[in-house]
Amino acid sequence: MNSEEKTFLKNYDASKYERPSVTSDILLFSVSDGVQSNYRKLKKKYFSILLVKRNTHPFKDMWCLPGGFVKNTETTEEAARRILKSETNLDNVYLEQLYTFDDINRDPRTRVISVSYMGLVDKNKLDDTLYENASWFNITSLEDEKSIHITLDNGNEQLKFVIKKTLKEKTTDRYKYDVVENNKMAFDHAKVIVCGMERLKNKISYTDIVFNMMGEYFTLGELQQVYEIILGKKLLDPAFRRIIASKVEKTDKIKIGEGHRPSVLFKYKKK
Amino acid sequence: MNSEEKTFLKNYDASKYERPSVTSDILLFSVSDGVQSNYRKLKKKYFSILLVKRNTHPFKDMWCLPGGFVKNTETTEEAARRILKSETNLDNVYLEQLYTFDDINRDPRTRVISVSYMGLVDKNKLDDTLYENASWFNITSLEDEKSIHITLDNGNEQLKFVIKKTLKEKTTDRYKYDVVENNKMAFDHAKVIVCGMERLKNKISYTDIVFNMMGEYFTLGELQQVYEIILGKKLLDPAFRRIIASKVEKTDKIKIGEGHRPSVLFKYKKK
DNA sequence: TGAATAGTGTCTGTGAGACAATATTAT
DNA sequence: ATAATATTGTCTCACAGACACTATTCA
Repeated sequence: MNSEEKTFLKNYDASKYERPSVTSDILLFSVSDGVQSNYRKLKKKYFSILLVKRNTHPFKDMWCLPGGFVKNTETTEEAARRILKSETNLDNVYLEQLYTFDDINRDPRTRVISVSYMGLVDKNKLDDTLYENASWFNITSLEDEKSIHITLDNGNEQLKFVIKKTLKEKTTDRYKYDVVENNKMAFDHAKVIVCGMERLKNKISYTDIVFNMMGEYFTLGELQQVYEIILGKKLLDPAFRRIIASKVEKTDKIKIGEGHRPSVLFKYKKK
Repeated sequence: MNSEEKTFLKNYDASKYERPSVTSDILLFSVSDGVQSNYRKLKKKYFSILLVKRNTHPFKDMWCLPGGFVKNTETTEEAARRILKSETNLDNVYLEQLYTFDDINRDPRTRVISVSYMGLVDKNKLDDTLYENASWFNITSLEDEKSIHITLDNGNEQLKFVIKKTLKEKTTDRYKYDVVENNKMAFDHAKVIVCGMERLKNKISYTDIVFNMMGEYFTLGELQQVYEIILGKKLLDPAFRRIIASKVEKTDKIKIGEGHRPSVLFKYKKK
């Protein structure tokens, strides 16, 4: 018996056939319109996510991300798309793998590893075919030194949680997230939400993924609003227009009737 | 029976108890010294990865990344560290989750989902306790329009593969990798290697992870060499020094005996 | 006319790319 | 002296931040 074989037996034999359950969870982002406080002003925009109310144990009556078990005949992304279709009737959504969450006790029933996906949609393209237990929540996020305070609101119910953020190693940009306060988010989904928000915040500036959240035609003001709610800060108009210029294409359409100067509608321009 | 429950039953019931196997695979990067072709010149550096020769089926006699099954009592990262320890005797390695690979037929035995980790080490800190079936391979990478040609060499054996790279969606930076040619890499590990190389290439410029591959003391020339082999291109000295300046700290040590002007040794400076 | 957004012009400072110049060592 | 790397200086260009200014609409 060689040393390799010895190590193999020593380390793997006892548990070789243990198999965790694997789920695919989807963090679906969109932008919602708020009310128009004044006929001259633009409608306020909100950053929002889709949650599902649990009606079975565990975490009964709490909210969670749409998700479900992965079949052996599908990839985790295929599972995500199947689940999304079944809960929101949405097809052809932009999806990217976010992170694999695997805390040993994240699900009280059994060992469950969750491969999470981040999705972006234009909520307005969605026909109103959400099932009754699914709902869009507007996000309010406040970040200080070490923690992130999130409030989610669907007009009916408010969910709040606080996540503590710690750098995993001094050399990297990876964070460890710990849930400090949480009333109504099931599983470790509060962490998934924060992780996805950070991913989106980063990627919005070096990819074109934001256009997956836009309709076909949009004004640069609307596009800027979306950047601003995702980044959580105001941007300067000329700088924004310079940066975005190469990614959009002017159309001959114009948005009028807004109580102020009309705005040219733009389209996404693939490079 | 409400629509939610109906959907639940329709979609999940049949396969609810299917459980895939889950493995954790580690892509361990380091830098190796080559020969000194001339007493004045610096030693050439190579970018290298650790592979293990398979001595059982499937893929017997091919090479793969160190990896193994995840136990239900450990996270995938804990599994990665346990496996690394058992195969290389390495502790306290920098590790970050890379991606979860889940093609349905990536393992001919059964459905296996692999959560891959990328690790960075200074090969010289490693005592020579690699098991006989593990070996460091130097990487040569050539990239053109649409494909990446990789050659791996451990001084004894050469592995070659070609990966075709296609953008997954027009709005993003995510690629789909297809193995076009491959003689000796087991499973889908050729894809994992390419995926990790791209991740490292990106992150080297906006994090400090490269210092996990360096010894405690190094010259700026050596550090620049490491950047150059990872990025696959020459950098200009003054620009490199400007960028790196805030991350390193001058020491009073000096490297002499090189056939040219001696060089100050630097240390990593945490911010 | 006034309040609001749309859209443009321009100044300034920062920082990367490029190249030049100087310093120091072993043979 | 020479070949090699080490280290610094500086010019220029691109571009982001900042602010000012003009344009246009509806009540």
